[in-house]
Amino acid sequence: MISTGRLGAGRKFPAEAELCDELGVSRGSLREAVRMLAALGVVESRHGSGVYVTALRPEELIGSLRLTVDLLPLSGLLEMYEVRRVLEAHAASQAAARVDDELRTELLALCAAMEATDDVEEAATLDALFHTRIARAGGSPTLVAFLDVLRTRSRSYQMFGMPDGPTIMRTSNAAHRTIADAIVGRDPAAAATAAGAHVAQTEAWLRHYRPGPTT
Amino acid sequence: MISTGRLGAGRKFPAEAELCDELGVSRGSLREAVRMLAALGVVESRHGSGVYVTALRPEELIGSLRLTVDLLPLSGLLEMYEVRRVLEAHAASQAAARVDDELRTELLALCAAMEATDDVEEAATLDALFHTRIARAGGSPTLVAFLDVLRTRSRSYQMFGMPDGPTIMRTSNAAHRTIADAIVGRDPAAAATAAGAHVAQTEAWLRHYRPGPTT
DNA sequence: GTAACCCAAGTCATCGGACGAATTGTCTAC
DNA sequence: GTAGACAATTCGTCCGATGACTTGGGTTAC
Repeated sequence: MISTGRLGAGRKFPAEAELCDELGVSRGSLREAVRMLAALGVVESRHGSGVYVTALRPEELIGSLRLTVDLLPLSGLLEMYEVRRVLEAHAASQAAARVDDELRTELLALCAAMEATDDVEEAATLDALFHTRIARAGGSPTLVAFLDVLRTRSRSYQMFGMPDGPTIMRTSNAAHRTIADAIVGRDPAAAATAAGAHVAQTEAWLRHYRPGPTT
Repeated sequence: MISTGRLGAGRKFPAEAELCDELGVSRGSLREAVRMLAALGVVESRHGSGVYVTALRPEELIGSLRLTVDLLPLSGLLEMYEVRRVLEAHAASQAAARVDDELRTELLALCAAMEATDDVEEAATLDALFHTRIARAGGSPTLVAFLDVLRTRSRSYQMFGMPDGPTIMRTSNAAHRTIADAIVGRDPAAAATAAGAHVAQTEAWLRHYRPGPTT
């Protein structure tokens, strides 16, 4: 339909009416096209102002996958766990290679907090913080955004709140401790292995406890 | 707006008019919403028939990233190379671990063909085939689709056709040979290292030869 | 002179109706 | 029973009109 005006991250689009006769289509059709681009995060339309090309930053464009991933059936989500496992392992490995004292402190604090709480909600939040912190330390913003999308969807299953929740939480916390120790000790290989195993464990839980074609 | 009718991969949507008064919006607005979902690959609208929910297979949903990635500025593409490097390395490693004689034959044949040709176009095609074959052997369809999106964009730069094209091709072919040998010899670690290095090399070329903010 | 306020033009958001195009299922003719 | 024509359904596009929001400029008060 229309290219990105050849890479303009600023204002960019003429008014709707103007584009209409330039392209020879009605306003309705033009708006549908614009909304498609907006859904992909390429374009942003501000009421009363105009249509703008976004900054086209990868980490924001990946955000458009969020809705898609949320709609995925469980089988589809599990298929993506291969990718998640690899990327989480990479992030942990890189985080370990680049670790500094600030990261050490934060990760150990998060571990301690997770081990201390019994609250399901809080535990899930801390878990997300822990993994996000590692991703930020070890990966590009793009990687962080991508993993965040996958993690958010997984989190919606509330595994800590299931019958075996306490057991899962204990096992999970042990894995977190292993990962944190590897990063703190600047051991990339161990961090990658531990993170990969942790994700695989999560995948196994999901596969086991939600066997049916649930949302 | 509307959820996926709670996971129906088949027909699913009532007619436009029906949905309109059910949701209390005009047909135009409803259509815009549908087109947004269509852009994300969640929904497919067939003229004269109706609107259907897609199979929601991850590898197809990732296809919606294709347009987005094609519109990314070079800087954004380079940011994604971290992800690509990790995933290509993983695919190569897994391919090596699962290698069989059929894969061995195909990869070696592709390598030989790449070394034999001088045609820029053909070389690029063979290059794509080579990497896709490895991805298919080592990764899930989701991974294959994702890597394909990134690779297609990179390929649009036609690096083999540049002044230093012949040199690049020679270096590239040597890397391919190293990767193929590692896979044929069932050496996952070597395959991962070689594939990662190859991607890093490609990234370096891109960074070097297209320094400006080109599309 | 400065600042705050008001106002009008520009722009997107939504609505309602109408017509054309493609598909699908039925019904008739043979 | 089969093949072809037909009608109903549904999406695709267009047009015109109204409301809501943003923006920038001009005016007014101090």
